[in-house]
Amino acid sequence: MAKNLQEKILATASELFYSQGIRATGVDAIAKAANTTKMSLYKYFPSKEELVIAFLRKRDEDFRTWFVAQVDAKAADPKDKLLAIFDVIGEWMDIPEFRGCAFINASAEFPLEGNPVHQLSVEFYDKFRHYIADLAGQCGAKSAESLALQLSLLVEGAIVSEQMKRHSGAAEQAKQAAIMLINGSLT
Amino acid sequence: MAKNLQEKILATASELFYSQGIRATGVDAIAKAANTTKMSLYKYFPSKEELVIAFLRKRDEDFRTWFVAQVDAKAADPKDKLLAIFDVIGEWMDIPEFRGCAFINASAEFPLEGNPVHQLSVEFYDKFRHYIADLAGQCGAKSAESLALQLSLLVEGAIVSEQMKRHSGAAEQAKQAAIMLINGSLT
DNA sequence: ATTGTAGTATACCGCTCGGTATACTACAAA
DNA sequence: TTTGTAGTATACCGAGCGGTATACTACAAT
Repeated sequence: MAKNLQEKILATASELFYSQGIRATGVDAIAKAANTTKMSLYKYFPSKEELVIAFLRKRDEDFRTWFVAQVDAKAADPKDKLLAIFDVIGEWMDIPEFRGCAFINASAEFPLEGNPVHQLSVEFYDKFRHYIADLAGQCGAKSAESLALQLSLLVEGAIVSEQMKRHSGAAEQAKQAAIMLINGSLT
Repeated sequence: MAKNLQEKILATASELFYSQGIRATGVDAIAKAANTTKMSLYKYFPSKEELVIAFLRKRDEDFRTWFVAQVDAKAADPKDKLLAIFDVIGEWMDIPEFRGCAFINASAEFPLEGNPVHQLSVEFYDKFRHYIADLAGQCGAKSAESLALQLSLLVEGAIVSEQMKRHSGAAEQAKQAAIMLINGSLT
């Protein structure tokens, strides 16, 4: 069960961190939920903070990989991909485990700018915005950076809105707004 | 110092809750920062949760009052007010104490839908969206509800974005996007 | 002078937190 | 058969958590 245990601990911790919040999840609870002990946990992760960082790093990797794959599967043209982003977000929100964006939540729980957890959240959204800016550039938007930032605001707003109140149609409205902004930026 | 102490405790707690997070702020720290004792604190607030609720209730009151006053001071016409919203948000973000939206943060710290803290956050944004929808209706938007939701997504997105990375121009980009959406909805 | 009220001081409660020490079992490689 | 490795079990640490008990001071109203 060598490497397996480490991964299981991380997976269990990730689920608890995401669903209940990081501060609300104790180390004992993680060990118990993973059917192991604190001793084993601390063999792989020297501190809770390191475990949190590992959680966010993996989340960054996994989510972005999953996300672009989803977008690619829905559209080939860069402009269509920009719109597909909102469809993917909308589908993501519909799964019952959805509890908002792990990075937005983490940066709310650790608000100090210097905090490494906060920093990882910043990096995630930088990459995300860069991904959108790339697409915007490919379809010849007037100002790709501006459009990308505007679209990312819609995405983040939709996530936060949906987290507070489920099934409020945030993703759809975000997409409608995105259509206007994209068309306006391509004329 | 009768009623004064209660208010001072609430004010101190509010500042700590907002700047550090709710879970990260202990009752002892609040009492010490307010130059009083836990005994006095618990005379006015039967539990920490009640103190948190009092904090959010007052914040709801104060913020919305302050916000519409700011908007009213900047514009008279409903359409101009819709745009002024983003100027006010932008100025709010520039104050050094800005740490995002207390309600978004609270709902991230208490993600369970049934939680009273989470519920207060939902109510706040319902009122906020309703305020925008009113303005949108006054200036004859095609679909006031849709426009209001879209604009609120931009606002929330800008707040979250600015909270993660300061001075990224989120409010300005949100305003540019809002102009397009509003004009599109008024034609 | 008495009594009630507002607030303080301090010590304490049980519990949980993040983290560690020690001694154990199971097993595989040499 | 030894030795190293992976993991378990359990008890413990100091500190902080939310919350309470008791006894105190200051002061104003009657």
